[in-house]
Amino acid sequence: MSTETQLPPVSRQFVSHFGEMGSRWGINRTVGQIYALIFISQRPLNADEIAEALEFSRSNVSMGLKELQAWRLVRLTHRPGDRREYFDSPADVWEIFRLLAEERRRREIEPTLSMLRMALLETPSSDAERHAQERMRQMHDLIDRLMTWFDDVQKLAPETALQLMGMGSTVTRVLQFKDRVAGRTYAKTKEK
Amino acid sequence: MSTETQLPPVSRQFVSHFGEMGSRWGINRTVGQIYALIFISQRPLNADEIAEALEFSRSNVSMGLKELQAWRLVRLTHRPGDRREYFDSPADVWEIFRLLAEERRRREIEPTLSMLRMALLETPSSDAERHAQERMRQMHDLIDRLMTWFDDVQKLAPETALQLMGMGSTVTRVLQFKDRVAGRTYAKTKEK
DNA sequence: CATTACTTTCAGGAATTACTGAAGATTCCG
DNA sequence: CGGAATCTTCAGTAATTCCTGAAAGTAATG
Repeated sequence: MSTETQLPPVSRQFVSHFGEMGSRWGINRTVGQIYALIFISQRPLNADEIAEALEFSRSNVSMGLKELQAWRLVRLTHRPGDRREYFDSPADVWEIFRLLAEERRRREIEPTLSMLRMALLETPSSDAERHAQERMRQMHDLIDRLMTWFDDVQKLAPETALQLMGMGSTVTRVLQFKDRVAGRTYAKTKEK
Repeated sequence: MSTETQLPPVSRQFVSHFGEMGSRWGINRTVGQIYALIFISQRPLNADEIAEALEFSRSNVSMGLKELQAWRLVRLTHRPGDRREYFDSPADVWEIFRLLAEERRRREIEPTLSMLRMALLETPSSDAERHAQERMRQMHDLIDRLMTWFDDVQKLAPETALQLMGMGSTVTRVLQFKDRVAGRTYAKTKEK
């Protein structure tokens, strides 16, 4: 108690920004703030420290940590001779990004893809239905491609991936050149 | 009235799936469903048709459409001799993806980046603060790189971009090879 | 310029989601 | 075993978000 505002203003702002952002994603404000706090902390934190720093109830923090663990964004550690549970965040930001992407994929992308695949198996019984299926197929194919690509990148060592990103512009330029030379054979490309 | 369930089961499922998904993103259930309906529709729809198909109040549809327009996911059109407003979705799914990404970027990424930049300008007054800033810098740099890369890809013609994706595995293999040859010169790479 | 055919706004109620304190587990320790 | 330290669950309430019907706004038409 009486440890007051030990959070410096810059950190405070970071934390509350992530609270706001959290709510735009599926995550709620509290969870966002807890994560942000752990992310910038120098050392693992326990639930009481978090509850005090953010002025949430202990039980709220407990629930938040449970959710963050489900997202695998936070790791549970222990200190010798201390029974309490401490939490920290992976050090490598690229790793964090990967985890986040992977988890979103598992929870959102995969279910969507399988719903689409189901829908595509049905035999259309009207023109409207046929068209709807065609749209779903387009969506399915795009998502599927993005995912395959992302899988590839995800497997890379962090620096390699960032390097690939860095190449973006280079590779891009080459392809644009090719395009220009090829005289832009646009046309619907209604891929088979 | 009395046009009942004109929505075939497959479409119905698609629509309600997007309702669920919508809520995991910032968007709400109704808006998600309205979008899904427009996306699979063969022709532009007007607000009454949407309200009837989804059984929402007319005013709810109006608000939903306003939001979708703000996201630029839906386009307003008119039919000759009909005063009502009709809405449809861009035909090209890659284009839709781009719009979505661009909008999220404007609303979420940019504010985050500028918050981080602000925070990084402050002079740290403690060790904890110094560490927090270092973490923020890492986050800033990652986001910034991802965005620069995405900008590049975004500028490409749809087929070119998908082609680049397709290359993912190829480019990847080359880089992995290079890595192996170079004997993995890891080391922090504390970029300047 | 009054009417009709639309669209939008908005106050308030309905539904959902978030948060809390108290009670219940669990684990360790003497 | 009894109690202290810690974590989790959960029922109820607080806060937020969503949705509606009624009213108001807008614009074309006769």
